[in-house]
Amino acid sequence: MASGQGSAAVMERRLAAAEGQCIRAGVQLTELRRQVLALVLQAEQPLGAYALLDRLKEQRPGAAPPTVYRALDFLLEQGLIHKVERLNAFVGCVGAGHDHHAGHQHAHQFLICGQCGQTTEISDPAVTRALAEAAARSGFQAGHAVVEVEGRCAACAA
Amino acid sequence: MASGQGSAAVMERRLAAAEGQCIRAGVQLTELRRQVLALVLQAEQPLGAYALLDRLKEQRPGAAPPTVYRALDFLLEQGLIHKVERLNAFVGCVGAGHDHHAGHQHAHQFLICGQCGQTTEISDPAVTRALAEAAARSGFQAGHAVVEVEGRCAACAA
DNA sequence: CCTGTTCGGGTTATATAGTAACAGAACCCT
DNA sequence: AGGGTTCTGTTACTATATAACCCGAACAGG
Repeated sequence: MASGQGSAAVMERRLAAAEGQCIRAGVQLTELRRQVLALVLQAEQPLGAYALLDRLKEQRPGAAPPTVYRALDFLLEQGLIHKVERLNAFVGCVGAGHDHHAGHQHAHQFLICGQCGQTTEISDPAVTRALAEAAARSGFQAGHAVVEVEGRCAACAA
Repeated sequence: MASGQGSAAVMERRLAAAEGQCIRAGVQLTELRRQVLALVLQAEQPLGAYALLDRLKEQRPGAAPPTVYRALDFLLEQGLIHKVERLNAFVGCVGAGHDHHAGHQHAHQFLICGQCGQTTEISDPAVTRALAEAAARSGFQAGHAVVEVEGRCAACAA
């Protein structure tokens, strides 16, 4: 078993899916963007921009903060990754590559384990609906919602 | 009508409530902490730590980043203010001073207007419940939840 | 009284996160 | 060739947050 969110083969599949999604959207998954996406995907936990930068430098010695931030901005726009606001860190979007939410941010929630750092993405319709209703009740036109629960994951609780 | 979340009289009442809450909790609302709390409460919008620091310096010329961060940490612990993660900024807790959630963080959600910056705190039981259930379904022991919806407030939508 | 301990705060320096602004390369289009 | 657009390199900078150390006030125990 390889590291992180999946084996090398799984990661290749996710990269290929991202590739396809970008082609359909008419945007370019360049070498740099692909490298950064790969770094995010192979991490076990959310990685900060500077952690990514350090790793990126191994492949691309001249890399600087704008290098990685520009790639991250692109990947966020395409919905290929998410930002965990609470951690100032980035994770791969679990559903990326599926057409039903390709190319744009979908409603999602994070469960962040304070002990091991594992961050799980879920997409719970009841939460999404409750939030939309609560916003509407305040006359608020809801856009993107950041929902991040801190606590203890099943493994650490045991 | 004075500025911000309420008139000077309203603010005095909120400061007095905070004072009482701290006494009951056996902690000290010192002059510094009271000054920082007052600055947060009198702002119309969430204020960043360095914006607060600038204002604090008018009363306390020697103030430095740790000065304001330490006060903010205290106020957060006491549940007197909240941090808006999305904005790296702080707002007064609307319910502070009421015993039912004094001295600890309570479940709440923010509605952040992308146009005018108005940030409204709500505490919707349906959202809280849906989130707790979704977490439990993943075997996750939920702690504090960050819930921040970006969109357009009623005033700006009109 | 003095002595250790705790707490709040001052001070300096540094770490971490994110952006502005401009230059050059590669590509496409006519 | 000329002129746009997109992507990346590069330098410098701004913004956000914390570490580490010191000092004085308040207080408890002997």
